[in-house]
Amino acid sequence: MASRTILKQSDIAQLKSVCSACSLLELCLPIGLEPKEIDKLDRLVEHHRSVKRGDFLYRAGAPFRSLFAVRSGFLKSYVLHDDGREQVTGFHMMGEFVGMDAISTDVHTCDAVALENSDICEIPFGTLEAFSRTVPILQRHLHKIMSREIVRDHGVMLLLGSMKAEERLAAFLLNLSQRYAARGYSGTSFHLRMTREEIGSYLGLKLETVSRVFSKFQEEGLISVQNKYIEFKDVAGLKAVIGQQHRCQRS
Amino acid sequence: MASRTILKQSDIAQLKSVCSACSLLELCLPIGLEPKEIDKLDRLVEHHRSVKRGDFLYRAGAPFRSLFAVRSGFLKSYVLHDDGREQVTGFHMMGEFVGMDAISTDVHTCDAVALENSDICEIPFGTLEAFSRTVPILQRHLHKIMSREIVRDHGVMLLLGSMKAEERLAAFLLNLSQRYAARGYSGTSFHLRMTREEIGSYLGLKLETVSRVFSKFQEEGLISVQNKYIEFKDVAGLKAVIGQQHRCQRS
DNA sequence: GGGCACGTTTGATCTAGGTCAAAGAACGTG
DNA sequence: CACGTTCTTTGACCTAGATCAAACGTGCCC
Repeated sequence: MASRTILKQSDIAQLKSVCSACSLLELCLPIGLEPKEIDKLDRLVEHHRSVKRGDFLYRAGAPFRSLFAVRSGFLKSYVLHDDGREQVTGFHMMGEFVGMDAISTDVHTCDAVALENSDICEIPFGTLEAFSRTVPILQRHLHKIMSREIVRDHGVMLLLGSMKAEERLAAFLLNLSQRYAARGYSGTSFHLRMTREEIGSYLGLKLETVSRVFSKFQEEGLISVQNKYIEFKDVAGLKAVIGQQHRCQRS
Repeated sequence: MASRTILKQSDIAQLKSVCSACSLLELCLPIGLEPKEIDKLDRLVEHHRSVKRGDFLYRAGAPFRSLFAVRSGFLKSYVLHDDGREQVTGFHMMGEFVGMDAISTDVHTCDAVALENSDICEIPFGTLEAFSRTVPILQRHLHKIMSREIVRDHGVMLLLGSMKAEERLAAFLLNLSQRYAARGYSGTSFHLRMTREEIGSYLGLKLETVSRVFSKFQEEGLISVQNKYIEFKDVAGLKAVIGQQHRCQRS
């Protein structure tokens, strides 16, 4: 099904300009590879999928073939319980990987849906594994990426398990801010791609609560929100929200 | 592509005696490897650590060298926030791996402490990676183990983000039960190794709430608990607890 | 084996956040 | 551009679970 042709150098140059931004190198592998290796690596990317807002990248239950790297756009993924409850497990932006949950059973365990039109690189996992066998640095990088997902999830568990509503939202906003900043976008003002309800699902809160906390932060001069557009007015203040809620450890 | 030879029962018996206690084979790699490969694999295990109740297997901030496989015993791991809040991120029993969070940054991000005297296999990660480069099936298995951790964490996020106290505890107990059963122990009666407070931390509840829900389940004839010893009286009933709390999706 | 620290249970309150409701605001679509 | 739909805000109220408090068990250590 994959039409994987071996490319010549000239092709590669062209390819890079075509799917430039979609190179794994740029995306998530800023590591010292030899040109030859990068060449091979580039060929890992099988498809360049374009996913429209609202479309699924994959659905729970679908067979696993590939990992996906977000080239541009914004996605969410969520698991749903039998009774229809939906728990957003992550929001994914440029340079991030999705689909790693599916390696475990060769079946996707969550739905991934685009919150805005997105470009996605599909990376057949078998190929990635094979290649990472010959390029140790890639292997290590793959492991780091999976490990990072585990660390991230632990952070969310901390958030869900022991933070108050205001702390959760502050932590969430700061995390988004930091991720945008790391990608060269403004970390102090951007458009939220998700609804209040989706934020709530991610944070274990109801949408009304999310809305109220937004309003409170705005009153306090920490941020300014109008609809999906948010501006950070007092990052230090936001950071201070986290942790100041639990005053009472036994003395 | 993996050279998967199916082992004969006799081989397996022999292998088990050779690399008895701490063999990765027994622990977590019940997969078709050639004897030669298993031999090499066994040498992966560097130390055989014995950790006493209350001892740390590792602490947050410690440099990462190895993954750990639990040979026997019971551990918890937890992250702690600046202000001292502790969030238990997992309980680990025989055959499970810990330490994968540290791959990401080469530093452990959580504390792992033994809840009872435990035997642990230390597996130097560099060696494991090197070996998995030459044994595709091991490589795949490692990836599956990491992916399984991600899936598990997503499950906890669902639990923390959208379940009520009773559902959380029921889900927790059923999970423990299933894990004991999968290891050949009774899934219907066992000793809880952790305190109510640790259960609470894991489930995002206070210890009093955990205790109250235990009592409620006992009154309802679902379980019988005395102290740390628990017996399951009505597994179907316990399962039914999960999901029956959210009756009201918009009709 | 006695004492003490720790873990557990249960009760009485309190409150953060959920629920219900309603009105506006933005947005995408024909 | 008008309309319906979806998203957001805000208010009033309520409840699940937190908090505070006290008593009791248990098991560990000297």
